[in-house]
Amino acid sequence: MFDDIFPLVKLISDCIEKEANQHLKQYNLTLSQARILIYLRERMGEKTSQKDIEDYFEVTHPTVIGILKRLESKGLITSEFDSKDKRIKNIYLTENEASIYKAMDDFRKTTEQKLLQGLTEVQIQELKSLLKSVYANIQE
Amino acid sequence: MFDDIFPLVKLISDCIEKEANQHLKQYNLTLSQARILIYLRERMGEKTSQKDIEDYFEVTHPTVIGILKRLESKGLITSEFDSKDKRIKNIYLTENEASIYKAMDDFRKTTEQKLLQGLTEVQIQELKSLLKSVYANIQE
DNA sequence: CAATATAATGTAGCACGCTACAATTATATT
DNA sequence: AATATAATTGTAGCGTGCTACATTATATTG
Repeated sequence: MFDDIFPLVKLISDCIEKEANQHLKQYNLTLSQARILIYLRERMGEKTSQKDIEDYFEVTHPTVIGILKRLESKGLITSEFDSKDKRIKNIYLTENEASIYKAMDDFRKTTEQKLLQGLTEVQIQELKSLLKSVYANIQE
Repeated sequence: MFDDIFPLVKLISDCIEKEANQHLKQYNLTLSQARILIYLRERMGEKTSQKDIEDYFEVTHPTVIGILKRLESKGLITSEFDSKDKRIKNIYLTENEASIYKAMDDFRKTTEQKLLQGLTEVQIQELKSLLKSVYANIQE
């Protein structure tokens, strides 16, 4: 299906996710959970609502609710409805041990390096640019 | 996570899958189901086992079992253990209305065109080649 | 030939993505 | 002010992917 692009892209996506999940198991996290934690940490100071997370990762709200529920049950985040607009639910990080983020960031860098092994800087930029074009095309 | 490559690749993969599933709903099929039907059709004449399907799509056996179970419950495939090696389960297409495959192929081509809109033939080949390199790198 | 290893399939249970429908609060419209 | 619309979150249910453990049939080895 989808000639060459889709199967390849899906293989790559699934494969990275699988490896990442195996690695993150030691932290009792999944890749989707870790990505949200990192996003929240990067936005420390700013308020972050569920809707912000949906928009950033471009996933539907039931997907986000599910992931946040698991993070909350592990005690890694808390949530509270906004005092000014009670529709909005803001999400807050609780634990903030830098060591975890450092370890995840190291893994991210290692994986990125592995993925791009053997490619020149020009090729890497070309790949990113072409992927962005493809993504823009999907969005209409 | 994963700098730029992974999030982009995941967005593209999920987005294509979502569009395809919306389109395939009229046939009461999902993309994963349709891909297996097309694979079986392309292999008509040859015997195809569950293991062949796992290897081709590079997914685990429980994943394949689940999809085949749904296809079988819709009456689109049948299965039978091999007479020579009773560990092996062979999968057979039942219905074979060419119109369905034609419609799916048309959709595939339309989508591929849309994805690659605005790219030159050289860029398309470059993209495929770079994706293959990335995929090879993951495989170690 | 018996014991052990390997190969293929099955089952249970979970995370993550989706759609479809519902509920609550805020904003617009009349 | 009353009503309609929009925005945000919630719930139910499903498909696809995974891991971990189990089962059965074939291959291998002592």
